[in-house]
Amino acid sequence: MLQQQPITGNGPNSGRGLALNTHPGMHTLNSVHPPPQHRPDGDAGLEGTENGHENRRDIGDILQQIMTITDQSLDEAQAKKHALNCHRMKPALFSVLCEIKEKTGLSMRNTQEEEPPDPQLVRLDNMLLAEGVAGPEKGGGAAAAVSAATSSGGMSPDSSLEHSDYKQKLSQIRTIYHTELEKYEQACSEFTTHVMNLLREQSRTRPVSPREIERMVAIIHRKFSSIQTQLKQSTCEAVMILRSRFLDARRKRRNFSKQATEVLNEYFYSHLSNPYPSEEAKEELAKQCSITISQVSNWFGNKRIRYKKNISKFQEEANLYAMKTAMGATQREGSPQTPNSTGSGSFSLSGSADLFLGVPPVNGEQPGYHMGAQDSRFSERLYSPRESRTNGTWQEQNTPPSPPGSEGSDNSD
DNA sequence: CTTGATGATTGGTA
DNA sequence: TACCAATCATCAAG
Repeated sequence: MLQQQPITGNGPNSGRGLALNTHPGMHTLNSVHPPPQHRPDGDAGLEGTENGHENRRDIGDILQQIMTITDQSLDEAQAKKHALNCHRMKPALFSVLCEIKEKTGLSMRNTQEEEPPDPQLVRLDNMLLAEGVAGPEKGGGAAAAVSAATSSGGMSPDSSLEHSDYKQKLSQIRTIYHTELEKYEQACSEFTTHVMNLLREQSRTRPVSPREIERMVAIIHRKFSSIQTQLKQSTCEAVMILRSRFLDARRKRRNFSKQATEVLNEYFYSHLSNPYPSEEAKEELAKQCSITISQVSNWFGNKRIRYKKNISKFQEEANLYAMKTAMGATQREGSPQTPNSTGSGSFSLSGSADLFLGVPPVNGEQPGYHMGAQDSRFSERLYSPRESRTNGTWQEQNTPPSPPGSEGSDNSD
């Protein structure tokens, strides 16, 4: 039998609603600023050039031009810039600068390359998938989660309301999760494109290697994925809270309907010598009572133990149901006989075998096969295969006292 | 509020 | 694994 799913984190009374609009980090999205950019103006990107060795006149000239570029007018500068770009030494110089850059500052960050995927993130992903939040299908996932949640104990019929409520809330969480995720992804790609464009543009005026761009993109992605982790975390939290509430609600006991109790009692008392419904019988009963099979099992478990504990207390009930069943039996048989017509104190339910207060057949005959007078809904095939085992224990300990008014039963207590 | 009824849960057993 | 026995938690009548 399945138990409740483990509820992690908040207890049922945590008092936290489904604060889905307040994911930590969601607001930070808009406040993510691009990392400090190199100034795009003329004198940017010249680091590492001051120590230019003047063993070559060309290089010296170029550097000189670069250094003085800001002193010039815009037109002049543009012209010079163009000239520089066209200079035959430009590509070589540029690549040298890139190399220097690569070997100095940036190489330090080089050490922290590709980390393995964050185990926490993996766990969150798995959980969201399992809960049907991150799954591909909108309805399917949620339904699966609900069925997983409900399979533990089954639900009373009136809990279908809670069920749909749960489904609705879960899909709400799902929707929010997906819109937020989309937002993040969009923002991430937008931001990445923006930065890449900037860097590409700057690469015309300063040494920006493709590797550097790559690294920058990786950094941005890391930042965004940490925000995403927060989103996933809070989504998980919301699902957990929802779940615990749902299960809590299920835990609240509701009495079965009168009709359901009647059906169960009918079966119980008409099989009193062996009140162990088979799987099939349980299924049938569950269907009739609109409860789950495990609820049927619970009911019979409780009933057996309580009956056994205090048989006399159930005497009246037993009589009642014996009468009822007998009535049904006689009517089905087409007999005009009424149950009372058998006379006071004499419920001679000849056709109803163990139906009557569990008095086992004295001749050791299998009581379960006296089906003639029983409700046709419980046909012979529904008898429990465990009969042989349970018969002994149940019969020996539970031969009930004779009903009031019933003469000389074979058991007295 | 008290109390008995009752559905569910849990730990143990065969 | 089904069942028992004890117990818990809630319902509902008084």
